[in-house]
Amino acid sequence: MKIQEFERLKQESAGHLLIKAARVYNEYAFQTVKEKMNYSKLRPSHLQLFAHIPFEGITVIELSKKLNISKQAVSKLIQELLEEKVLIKKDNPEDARSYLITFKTGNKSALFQGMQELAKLDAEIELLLGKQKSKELKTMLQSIIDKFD
Amino acid sequence: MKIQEFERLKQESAGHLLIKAARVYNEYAFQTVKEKMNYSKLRPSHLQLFAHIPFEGITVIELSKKLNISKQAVSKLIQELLEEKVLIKKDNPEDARSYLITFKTGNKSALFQGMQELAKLDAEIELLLGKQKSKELKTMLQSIIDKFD
DNA sequence: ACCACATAGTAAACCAAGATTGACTTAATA
DNA sequence: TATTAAGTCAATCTTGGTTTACTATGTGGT
Repeated sequence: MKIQEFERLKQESAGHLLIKAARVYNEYAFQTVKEKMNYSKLRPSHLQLFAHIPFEGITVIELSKKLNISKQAVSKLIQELLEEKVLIKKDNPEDARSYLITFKTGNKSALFQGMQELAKLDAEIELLLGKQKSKELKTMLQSIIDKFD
Repeated sequence: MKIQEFERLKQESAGHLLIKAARVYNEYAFQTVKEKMNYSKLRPSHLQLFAHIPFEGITVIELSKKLNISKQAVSKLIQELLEEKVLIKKDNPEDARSYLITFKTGNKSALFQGMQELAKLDAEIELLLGKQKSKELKTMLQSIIDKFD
């Protein structure tokens, strides 16, 4: 392989573009959500959590397994979001040691505002690429996930 | 918007898939490069640097501008890579205060091994998606970058 | 040619984020 | 009842930075 090929590769490789696109999108989405939630202390690790919280609720331990981080780390993040009233606690009827974490619902809840904004961003991508192409993009991304995960 | 729509969105949104695909690919690529370079202390921040070092060489300051981080942070990373002999110093004929950083060349150099592995991963993506589709993917990623950057 | 000032790089102290580890309390379970 | 599991607390660690202070070289004006 020649030196010039490396130079070209760095700029045009699918991998490089994938990482850059994700970074750029993520920064944009994070800022947008933070503003819409009106929660200036929101951190990327909080956002990471949201993606794994179902509306039925989930325990700290279950979350930590999904995220592949320690229960202690999850516990801390959860408490910050509980204090901000972004999440709420529900009793776990099946186990009094634990509790279920879920979203605060209602149209005016911070999280609802933020999620709606994420939906808008997705709509923007669809508009940008076209409906058909955007569907193809998702299919391709999914097969990349399947391959490298 | 209904609750179920959120659930669907979290799983199928282009944004979510984009971020996940990039994370999964990045983890895989980083591990692969680290092993091929046989440099167990390689960190993501080192890899980040590589993408901005041209074979002609570049100064610390120029690099820091490209990366948008302080020259001190760059200086530290560079020194680690110099110690590992992944990068080399060249005199800067135009300015004796500075020096040019460039890759150690040669087929057996650690970086060459690593870069070659990255090229293979790109070839794998092309094989996975097909030549035409993979080209379309790059085009779409580029337009996402242009939109959100 | 000299001096004042700007610039390249380094060194050290510090910082925030996001984790881990170990010790603990309380509840469940075999 | 002995042990395991859920959650919390506090201490610590790693990564990837920043800030401040310093040395050495370059440069423009007089």
